Amino acid sequence: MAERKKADAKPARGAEPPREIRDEVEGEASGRKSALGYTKPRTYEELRAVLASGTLHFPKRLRQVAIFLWQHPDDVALGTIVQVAEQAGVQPSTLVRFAKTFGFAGFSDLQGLFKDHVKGSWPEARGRAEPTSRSETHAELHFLGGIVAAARASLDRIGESFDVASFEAMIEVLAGADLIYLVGSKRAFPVTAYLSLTLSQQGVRNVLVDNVGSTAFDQIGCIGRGDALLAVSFSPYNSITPDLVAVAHERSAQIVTITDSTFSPLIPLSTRWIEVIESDFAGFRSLAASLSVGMALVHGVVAKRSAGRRQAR
Amino acid sequence: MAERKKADAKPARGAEPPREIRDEVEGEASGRKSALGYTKPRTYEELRAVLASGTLHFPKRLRQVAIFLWQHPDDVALGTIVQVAEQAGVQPSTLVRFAKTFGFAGFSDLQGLFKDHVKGSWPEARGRAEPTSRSETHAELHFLGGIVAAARASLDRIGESFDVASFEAMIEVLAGADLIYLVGSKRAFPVTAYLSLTLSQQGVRNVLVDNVGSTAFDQIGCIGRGDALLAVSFSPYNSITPDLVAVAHERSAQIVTITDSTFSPLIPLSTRWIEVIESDFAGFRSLAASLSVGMALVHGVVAKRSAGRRQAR
DNA sequence: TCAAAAATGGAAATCCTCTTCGAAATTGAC
DNA sequence: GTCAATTTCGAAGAGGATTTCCATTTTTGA
Repeated sequence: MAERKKADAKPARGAEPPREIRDEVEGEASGRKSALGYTKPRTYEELRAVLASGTLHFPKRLRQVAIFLWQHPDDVALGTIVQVAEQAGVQPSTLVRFAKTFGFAGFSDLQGLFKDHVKGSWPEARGRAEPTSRSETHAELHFLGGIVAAARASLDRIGESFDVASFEAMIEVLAGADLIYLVGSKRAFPVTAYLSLTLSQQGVRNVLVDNVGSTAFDQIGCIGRGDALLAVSFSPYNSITPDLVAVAHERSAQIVTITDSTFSPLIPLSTRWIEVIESDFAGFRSLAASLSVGMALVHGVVAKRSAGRRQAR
Repeated sequence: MAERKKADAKPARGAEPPREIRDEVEGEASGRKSALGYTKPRTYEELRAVLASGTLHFPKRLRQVAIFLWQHPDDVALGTIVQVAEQAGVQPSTLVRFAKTFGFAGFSDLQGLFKDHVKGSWPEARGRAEPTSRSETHAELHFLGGIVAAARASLDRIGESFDVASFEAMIEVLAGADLIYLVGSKRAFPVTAYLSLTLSQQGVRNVLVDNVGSTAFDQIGCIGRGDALLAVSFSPYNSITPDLVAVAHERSAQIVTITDSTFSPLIPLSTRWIEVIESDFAGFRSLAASLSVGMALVHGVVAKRSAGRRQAR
């Protein structure tokens, strides 16, 4: 863990920020050509605020980094650059590039913020958590314990930070829609599948865009102005979901999104969105939080619709 | 932060424990001449217990170290050896000596314990999860709280009663199968869909019997003696799942089942089965427990298969 | 479709950290 | 007070970790 003292970031080629970000910054702080140094976040919270602003358009790998930093601050604080790079699925050099983008001297400099943050917010944690009590005996039981813990952690996170306003606005949009389309690929598909089933059982007409027969775009092509689309999407956002949502957006449908970071490409297209972060264990990711929030959405839609019908009489 | 792999602590002169401690240990574990390695703590808690025992008489500098480790675990986890040494008021080499005293390969090895501890107990540290506190205000939030509580209850129940033997037998069956078929209708479908995805991502060939095009029976009709079928089924058992499983049974495939009661019609047909009970809230049922158990199964199968392959070489 | 610009991957170079080891200082027994 | 055993110090070497650089790939804009 190098704690380099020198901060004489030479304007080397590799140190230049990606274009979108440079434009962004120069646009805001008009005329500061070499200016990213000025915007270097001084605390973890500042960094988080910058990342969350959502106005930054990162290229693929840098976005991957941003998402990982957002979701695993403790791993960033405690790991080496190699470990962090592996977990984030990028090259070590990408992390350095990312750090320089924000005016840090290098990864170590950036990591300092995370260390300070962990140090500052840690003392409460002592002597808690016995998740692996009887699990020691069998390795597979240990894994089961980990998976369950991840699910629990995901559920806990809902309680900690939940955007009630967005959530209720999403219900509003879906309840007001003529027909509800559901889109979710890969990991998100089980979620949309369950929501679709539940909606149908509750008498709410809906279309699950499952891409059977590769007809997803044709299905979405029928979406109209009065319809709404519920998209569920997790990083990496490399499935067809963004493309499908883009089509719906063009056709002026209302779009509401459940996603796991503010960097989701769906957010700019969405009328309302809500962030749901799922924990994972050994790379196996929970769906517990997304399912819960999704079910609550469905319930809200059903409740609102039947309330509306009652009033209409 | 060097994560050294070699643990071949040669009995170099500097590595010998100070006299008081050696006496202490030899007194307790009578006769273990080279024994400090045996007492190497495996977790932070273990180390803390040893330090707390109070029976150890350290020389001045080493005592200084012990006190610092006790009082500033977070600084130990996050700092370099030089930083820790400075803060503790000792030489870096003293920290290494201290670590070796307890059988660690060096400071990095010791520090690993502190890192794990911080990592493990950190996420909980911020704002203690109060999911249903302000929920009273909004009806929909109350519902979300209920759904989350149901998911939690489902997860809790796994810990309470879990048939380990059946679970491991199921892994055995699936790992030994030529091809794995997955069957689950309605509510169970999201579970099988996610398991199918995960299996594929882990390189385990599988067939998700999704009944697209109403071809489920034709698909199952191809199952053979060397194959296995994982069925997921919840009450009421009125879907096509029992019929599909019956076909597989006739064709002498091995059948393992995740179900929610001993009355499931699948149980007589199954080689092994496991009970997973999902809680519900206002009729909206959780899938958290089934997904967790399913994922653990997948992981077990992957682990067992790769272990088998390793042995085969 | 092509050219230019940007972003990425990967290996070499550099720098720092951790560890080792001998010398100096301290302790305690006789 | 002296000697031997133990502990501490601090410099130097070995080994990683971080950073830099450039060839290659990807994206952007005309």
